[in-house]
Amino acid sequence: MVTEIGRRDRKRLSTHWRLRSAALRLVAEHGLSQVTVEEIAEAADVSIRTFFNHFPSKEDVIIGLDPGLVEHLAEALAARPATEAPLVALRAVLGELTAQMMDRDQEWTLRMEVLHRYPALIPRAFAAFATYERALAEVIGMRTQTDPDSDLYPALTTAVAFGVLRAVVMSWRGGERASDLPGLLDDAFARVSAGLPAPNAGHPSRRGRKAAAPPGPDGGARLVEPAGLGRATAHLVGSAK
Amino acid sequence: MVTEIGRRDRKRLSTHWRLRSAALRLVAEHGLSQVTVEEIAEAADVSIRTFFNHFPSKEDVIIGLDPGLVEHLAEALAARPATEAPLVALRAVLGELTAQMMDRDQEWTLRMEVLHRYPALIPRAFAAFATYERALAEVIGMRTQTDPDSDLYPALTTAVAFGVLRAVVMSWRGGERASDLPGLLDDAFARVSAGLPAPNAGHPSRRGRKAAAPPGPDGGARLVEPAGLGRATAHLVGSAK
DNA sequence: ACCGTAGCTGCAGACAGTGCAGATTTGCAC
DNA sequence: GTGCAAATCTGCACTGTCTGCAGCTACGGT
Repeated sequence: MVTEIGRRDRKRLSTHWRLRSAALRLVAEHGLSQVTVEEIAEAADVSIRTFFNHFPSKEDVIIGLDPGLVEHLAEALAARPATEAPLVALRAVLGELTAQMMDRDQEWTLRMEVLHRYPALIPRAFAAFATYERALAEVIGMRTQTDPDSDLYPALTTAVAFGVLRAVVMSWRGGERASDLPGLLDDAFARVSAGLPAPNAGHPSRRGRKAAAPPGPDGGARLVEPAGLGRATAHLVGSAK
Repeated sequence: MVTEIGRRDRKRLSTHWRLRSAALRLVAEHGLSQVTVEEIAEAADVSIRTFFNHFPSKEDVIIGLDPGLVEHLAEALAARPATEAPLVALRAVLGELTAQMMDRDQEWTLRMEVLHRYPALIPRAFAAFATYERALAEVIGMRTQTDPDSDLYPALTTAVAFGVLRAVVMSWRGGERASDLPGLLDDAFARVSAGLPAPNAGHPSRRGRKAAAPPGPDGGARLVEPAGLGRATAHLVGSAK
């Protein structure tokens, strides 16, 4: 299963990685607007022109994701069994995605640091997700034989799924503490499937990843009525794998 | 209730509107990259410098929303009765937002045309929503006495709500046919609260805005098992007003 | 009538991003 | 190993975005 690639591709990937690494390091240290493309290229030991041969814009080197990932996700979704409910399939694919993110832990940790330090970048990161979301909505449309242009269903479904993903990823700060991203995603999907029960103030959820329903009516002051999308139907969203 | 504003503010608003109008018209006709800021400024009869006094970037004149809207939405959400469930409050505020969009129908119709003709702009539009989403997540955090940094709940809730909003707005093409945006939003929220039932191929939903549950098991070929977030609990999301 | 302020303007300049052409390196066939 | 096609890297010229600054004008309040 070892993918054979030649010297040329290896060099290209090396350049790609050096640019990305240098950019993340420099921007984390000095801020996005303080770092020029020239400095990034210099740090990666390539020309400015080469930078733009690899990344269409300065921001893409920070938040842009891997080339070909869109196609990969679309194929992964299409490859899920046809009997699987759309949200289950989406959950599985996104779970795979987060697993890949964990594989490159340090890169993502640095990226999230930058993102949180310079919140102006966050919308751009969201925009990156939007590209994947649209591609997967297409696939959902095929799976359910629904025309994405005439029916809301595919867009609505992927919007919810990616809403969960975005919320989870943004809340996640890599590195040491509790950085089990796929686990967090599981938690979040479970909470949504349980109808988004309101949390108890001061008790950040420490329940297991199954997010079992609270044993009984808690005694805490309830400032709002319990918000919910509906009752738990765990099997519909539940552990896809 | 008529808001008194002086000549200065009127002129400023006039400039703002002329720039926006000119930009939308020119970009709709020639494409984003074919239109320069200089041409937009020229069409609005102001200097280039003035353009950038009103909009921080070229794209903002197309997809950027109104100044002060973030604060307005945050206040509107905070003003909802404290007993209201978060999703109900969010649904109400977003309904108000879509109603405002309908008030400026032609502007939004043109904007959506541009967006669909140049899909590269879509992520940018999503990015605009992200700003509002973050602001409202803060308010939800206050309402539920939840720290948005330590608990997923506010981000998760707003992510779902804005997911619905984005899906609806993107599916909406203004103009003549069936452009009741608040109604579509109602539909979408209802479908999510009903657990995202899979649509029947070839039968785009034509039900009323109440999105009542289908009378019985439909006979259509079911390629996937019904996907759901949970059972309908209409009162939790239902008509806030 | 006076003054402080806010918007409009031109100018200089840094920086992002593109098209083009030439040099170099790689993969592959002969 | 020789030759060739393709891909990458590179420098260069150029357009366009966006910012800081300083001067001007128009407005609003006193």
